[in-house]
Amino acid sequence: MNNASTTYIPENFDKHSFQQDLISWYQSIKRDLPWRENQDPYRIWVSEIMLQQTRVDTVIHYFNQFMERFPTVNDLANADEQDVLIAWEGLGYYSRARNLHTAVKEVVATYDGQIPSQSSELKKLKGIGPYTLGAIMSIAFGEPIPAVDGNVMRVMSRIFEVYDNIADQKSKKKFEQVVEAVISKEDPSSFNQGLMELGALICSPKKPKCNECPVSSYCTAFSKGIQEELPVKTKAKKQRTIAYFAMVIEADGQYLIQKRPAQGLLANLWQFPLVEQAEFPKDEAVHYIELEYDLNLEMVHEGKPVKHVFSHVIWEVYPIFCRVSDGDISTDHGQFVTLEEMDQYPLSKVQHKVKQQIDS
DNA sequence: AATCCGGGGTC
DNA sequence: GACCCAGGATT
Repeated sequence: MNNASTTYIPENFDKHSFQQDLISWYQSIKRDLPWRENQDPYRIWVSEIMLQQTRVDTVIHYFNQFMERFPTVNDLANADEQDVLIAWEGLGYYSRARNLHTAVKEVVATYDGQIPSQSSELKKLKGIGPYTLGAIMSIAFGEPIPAVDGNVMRVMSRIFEVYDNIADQKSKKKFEQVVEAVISKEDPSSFNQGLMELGALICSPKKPKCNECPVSSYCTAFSKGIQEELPVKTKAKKQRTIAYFAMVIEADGQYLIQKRPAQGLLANLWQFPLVEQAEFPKDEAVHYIELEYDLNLEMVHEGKPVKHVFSHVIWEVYPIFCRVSDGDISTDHGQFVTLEEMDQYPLSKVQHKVKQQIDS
């Protein structure tokens, strides 16, 4: 055998003791989280999607609200995407919501509303990748399938002194093989969640609390005092900056908003029209909108600049407040709605920052 | 293999 | 600022 398990795991590693120590620690400290009330695969699924790249404390409120709004697979499948996005508003990575919606409709259409308990079927669903597959299979269905996320890679890299770059896609497969070799067959749910809980609470990226760690006696990095050297991770590229004008166009208490394209950043969310500053200087932006949108405008005032940092790009948004000067609000580039009606449209965080300036 | 895709907490 | 978070899809 020449796989990851024989490469990384010491021959004298006591797998069963490790499992016991990890699981009993997890059982003793685990929090009462809403998605741990039962093993309903729908609730587990939704929680795991929300928890992608998102902290537990952030997710709790969204999860409870989402479950109240869409209690079952059928409720979600029958919902409008617009309403699903509103429930996701502010959580970020909105393709998660759109993919979940697509997948749930697929469950209704193909599996009679029953979430498949076979991993070969489950992994066909949109938005369910290797991690989420393992999480659902182990937590909801008790199957010993690895659920390797950032926490698990950090924990395992330290315990087994693995120097593979965790920013590298193929490293995840190695860690999945490692977990495969040591996962508990008796309680894979507690084992997987225990690894993640350990990464979140004890085995942190900086200054890990090794003195509180239930499995420090198994940890090669700890025994060598090199726990802060692991894992190896290359730095991400710096984001580029794009400057926009946000055109806040008012007509008799109504404001023009438009739906963003179905693909790309903030897909299908709504916005005050954006004009890239590189294309039109401030003086020309209003005139450009007048021509392009077939509206007659007068500029009222300028707002405060809004800076927003995304994963791969930075927006600097400069609000320009205008008024329709002749009362004619017919345009093909969006619709005029009141501030109250705007609650029925999903807006990104940036757009909310612009919106907040309207009353001030 | 590299890039795209949010927003917030922490140090 | 830099880092990272219960990652996945696309190219």
